[in-house]
Amino acid sequence: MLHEEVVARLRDKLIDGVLPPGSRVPEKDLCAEFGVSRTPLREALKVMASEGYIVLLPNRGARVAKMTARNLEELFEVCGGMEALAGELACQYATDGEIAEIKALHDRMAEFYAVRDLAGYYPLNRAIHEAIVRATHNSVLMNLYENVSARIRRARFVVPMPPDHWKLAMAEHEAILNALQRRDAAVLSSILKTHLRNKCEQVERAGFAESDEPPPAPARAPRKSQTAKSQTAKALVEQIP
Amino acid sequence: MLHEEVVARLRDKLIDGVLPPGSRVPEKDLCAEFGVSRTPLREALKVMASEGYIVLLPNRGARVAKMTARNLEELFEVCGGMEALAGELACQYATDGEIAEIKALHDRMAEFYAVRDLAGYYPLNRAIHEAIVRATHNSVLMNLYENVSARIRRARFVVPMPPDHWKLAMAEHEAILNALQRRDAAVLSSILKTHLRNKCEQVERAGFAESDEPPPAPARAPRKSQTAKSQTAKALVEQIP
DNA sequence: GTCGGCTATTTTGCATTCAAAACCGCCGCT
DNA sequence: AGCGGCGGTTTTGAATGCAAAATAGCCGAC
Repeated sequence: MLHEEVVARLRDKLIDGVLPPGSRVPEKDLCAEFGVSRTPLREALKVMASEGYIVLLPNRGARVAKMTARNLEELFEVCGGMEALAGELACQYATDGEIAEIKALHDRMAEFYAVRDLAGYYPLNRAIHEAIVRATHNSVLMNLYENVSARIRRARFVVPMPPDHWKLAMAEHEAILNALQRRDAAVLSSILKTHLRNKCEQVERAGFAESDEPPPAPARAPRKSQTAKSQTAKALVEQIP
Repeated sequence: MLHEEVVARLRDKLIDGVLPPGSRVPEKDLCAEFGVSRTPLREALKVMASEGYIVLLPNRGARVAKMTARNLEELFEVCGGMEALAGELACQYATDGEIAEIKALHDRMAEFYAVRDLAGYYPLNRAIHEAIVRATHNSVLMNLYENVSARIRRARFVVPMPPDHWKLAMAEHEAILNALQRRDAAVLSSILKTHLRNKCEQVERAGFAESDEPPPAPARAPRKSQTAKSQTAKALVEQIP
């Protein structure tokens, strides 16, 4: 299944910021780069569009969905809701082994925190959240979570992580682990939601890195044409010249 | 955008059960029916697959995703989580006008309940839930909710709606409206989650209508081949002969 | 010098074509 | 009779081709 491969590679390019938000997605070039014909590439584009990574402009090709502050906020809201749900379900359905695994991840993360190794900390942080979602044994939730969290990751905000924020995040993680071990669904759910909200606020305060796009040519008059499927599309591309 | 049209029509065919779960999706026939070539049709299939409606079997075409009891349960769990989140957000962000609209829908629904008109009741029930989600002003949530709720609808369970269940559902709706009007996020969220859980239980008790598929040839030995992207795929097609 | 319109080129959307894999029916074999 | 192998047909996956739309370059008018 060639288009799957292309989706994966394209998604990585988006998340890594190789294709910056708002930029064109030139199918010819990508065909050359991936060594496939336009057919599977275009199939991949359709899928990515339905997942919200890119926006299709009729007869004008695809563009990387632009991440507005509002959009990021929406993603965080949804992600928080999903993690809260995941927490509840994990308390009910996680096996003891899965909880032990999460504790192991947590302990390793705590060690990185102890020496303030952010590069080591982050992947484990992410792994913990993913492990909690997996522990729900709900594959629908897993798939949706993967999509939403990847879209958030795509924003690649450069979070400075000031010491007090980091300390708070770590404390929240302690509480998360604790609630999970006690299988206290209400508490876990609530902490996870708070944890995400804090992360979101922190990102918003820092201002997320939407800066790597070509300097926006002084905005022209917006056009009216909008055939795109949802009212979202307009916001996500925001008036390409 | 031709493939969008095909996606919409195909989705309707799935939700209406014209293409029963587990059945093949014959691309040639559908091309003829929709009057398009295979290219846009196949693009649509890829999108539908990524949204979980169908499953792609390498070199063996597409099949309508089979709805197992477990899968339906997962969908209900996620849907419940989303509605709970929607309730919270709606309490924060809904305009008074939107709440008034929802009250209007509710009152109309109550009238149908009063005369026990199920056919009139259902669409309004759905409209209310959708209106609550819209009132979050969160387009990410709206899109995901639409996907999940459509996948649930596809199960087309024939719920008999015994009087006491219906009465309970109606009472819950009263509470929903009340909490929303008071903008009591915690209560609204909790009621919505309960409401969904009740609906799920009710469906499970009734046994959902997965009966319209061809009589399952007495299960053969399961095959090993699994190239599909997620472990979900296996469960969703369940050993096609 | 700048703006507007016209043509050439590129890019897109979809249809068609081609190769390979799966399916089907038949035959020979045990 | 039942089973396994074999050739023809169908179906799938991907590449190519073609028409229409958009873009870019160019020229002339103001």
